[in-house]
Amino acid sequence: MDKRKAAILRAVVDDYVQFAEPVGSSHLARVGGIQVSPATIRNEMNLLEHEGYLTQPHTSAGRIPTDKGYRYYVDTFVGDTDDSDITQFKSVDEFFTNAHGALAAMFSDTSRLLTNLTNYAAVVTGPSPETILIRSIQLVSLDPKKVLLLIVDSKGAVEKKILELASEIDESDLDLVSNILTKKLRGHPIGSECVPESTGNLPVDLLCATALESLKEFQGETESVYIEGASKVANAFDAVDTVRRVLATLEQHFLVVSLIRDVLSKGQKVAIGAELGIEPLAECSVVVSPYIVEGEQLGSIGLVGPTRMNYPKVLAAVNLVSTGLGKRLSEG
Amino acid sequence: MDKRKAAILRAVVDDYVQFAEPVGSSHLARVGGIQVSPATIRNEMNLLEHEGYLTQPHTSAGRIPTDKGYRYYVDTFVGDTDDSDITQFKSVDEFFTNAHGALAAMFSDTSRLLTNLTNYAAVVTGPSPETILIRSIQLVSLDPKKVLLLIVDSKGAVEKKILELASEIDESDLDLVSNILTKKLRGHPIGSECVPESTGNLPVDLLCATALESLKEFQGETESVYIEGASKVANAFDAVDTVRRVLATLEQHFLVVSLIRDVLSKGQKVAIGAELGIEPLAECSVVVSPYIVEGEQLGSIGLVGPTRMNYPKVLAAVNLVSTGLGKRLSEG
DNA sequence: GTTAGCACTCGATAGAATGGAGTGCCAAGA
DNA sequence: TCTTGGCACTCCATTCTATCGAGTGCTAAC
Repeated sequence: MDKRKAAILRAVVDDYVQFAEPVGSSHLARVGGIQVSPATIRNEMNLLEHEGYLTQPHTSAGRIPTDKGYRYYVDTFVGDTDDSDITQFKSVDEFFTNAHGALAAMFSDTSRLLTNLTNYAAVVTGPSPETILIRSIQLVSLDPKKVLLLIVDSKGAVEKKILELASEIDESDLDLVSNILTKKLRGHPIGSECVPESTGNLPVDLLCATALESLKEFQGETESVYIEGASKVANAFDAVDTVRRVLATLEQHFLVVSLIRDVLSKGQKVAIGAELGIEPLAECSVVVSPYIVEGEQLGSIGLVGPTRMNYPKVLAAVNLVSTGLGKRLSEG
Repeated sequence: MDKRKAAILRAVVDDYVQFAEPVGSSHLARVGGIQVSPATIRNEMNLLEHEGYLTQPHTSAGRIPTDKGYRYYVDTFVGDTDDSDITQFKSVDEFFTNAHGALAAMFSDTSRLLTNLTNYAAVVTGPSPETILIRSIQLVSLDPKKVLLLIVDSKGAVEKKILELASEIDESDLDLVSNILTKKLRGHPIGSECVPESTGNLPVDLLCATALESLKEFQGETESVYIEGASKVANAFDAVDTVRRVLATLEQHFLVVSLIRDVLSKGQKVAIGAELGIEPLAECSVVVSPYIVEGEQLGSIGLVGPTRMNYPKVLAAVNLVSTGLGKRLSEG
């Protein structure tokens, strides 16, 4: 395998990965960064084909890589990962420094349960931030510059997050701040605004501010929606573009949430086709139900499937799961 | 809307929901439970169409329900949910009486992170049961016949489950049993077999047995796999049957797990197409990486996409996430 | 070793022919 | 008046054919 052949193989893989179309010799000469004529490329491609790296879907088509071709590509060219690839993943770090909520697990499991029962896509929306009240706030030292922020809420659930500090902080100050914050925020909803107050003690004020800042971020997290089983729509529709259209819409979580809210606010349990008012979901229906915790409607669950869905079965499942979830959360 | 027309509408909806084919008059006369001739059904269908409940995809096809037709069906016939529908959902109860693991949330969130980074399907396999050791077992009374079983494991994670008892149990016996079980099981893996021993005290022995029985069930739960973003394959392939084939395979979790294990055991990070050895995934590739917790390989993460995937990007993402997960879990 | 030229291949696309499921309507029967 | 068998009609789905063109392999010239 000489250098030019390798370059051609690489260009074919790159191009095919991007466009999913067989790659022709003249196309490659134009855009592939290979500085020889199409005829030369054809000769090389021919060799590459005989060596098993490329193949043709049919005689008069361009080439696509074989498994062997991909294998060579991976073994030879991957590892050159330039940093630009890495930096676009900066969110990863952030993700792993934040622990995730306890309620979240319940909701996503519930969503999964519902999708398994019905074979349609299931949605569970968490409580809106206003309905969850803070009971107490604790700061726990992990190491001198790392503090674990714990929020115990009125449902007894615990949300936690790791704070990175700019400077070291004294153990005793942690308790102080915990007390200040708890006093200040007890009984307030988790996402509420709060202005830090000066105590005249700089490190304490600083920590207070950091903690309050980070508390704000929970607002976004608690206004939550869990969609599972989206892939089930692939079974519900024959046309692949319908499948894609519906999947794309389901990914817009805010749309799904407001859809469910709309249906519920009309006092309905079922919305059908055009009733949804969302063009891409014209061939879908939605079945919803709120779940009630301690007499209060905390959130809702819903189900998205094709208009030709099995309504009796789905309604039964949605009702069952919403009562189940309500009861479970009431127990605390 | 007279009774017969309603019956016909209902039959059309039922049939169309099941078979997704326009429903013809003679078909309905044969199997729809309507005891009149096709001609009569045709007349009725014609009326239903003019009233907006049915429509024809084209002149010489059968009828399918309109949104209005589904609406009438739901408003009129649903609620007759017979019990047989409900009883098939008995798993729901079971689901809500069992709290779910703390690690589980981490794994499924991680899986979701990875699928969002790459736009392919992501897999995270949890630690095998043997590597998680029991540290202590606590029983807490919820009400006289309900006991909460808590297992604290060597990673500090807490698994819990609610036990329903046949008869009431004394508070003091709970502590006794907690101690017996902790002594017996401390240092053992969570899924290990254990024979109850007689203490001569009947209620205690009974509780012991119940608890041990329920401990066994954690084995299945901890041998866990979290697959997110399966729906992304709809974007990766044009052919709808390829999409369905791949989705169906991804649903067989044990297959996916053993696939990932195979690749790792060969010391590879990438498996391509036929290398996977799974016919329905012949057009897929897999990128895997173990994650290391305290020097020990606890589990693995993987990514399933089309062979024509963006390998450099995916490899970077998988590496990043696996180190992130390992670090995060090491912190405990 | 590289390149232009050229005949050739074969899938993709469009258009025409065929078959059949299902309809609407009518007239006869209950 | 309601129901039913008969029948002409419609129009999609399927099959077949013809055409087009992207891309190839080969050859001969550079």
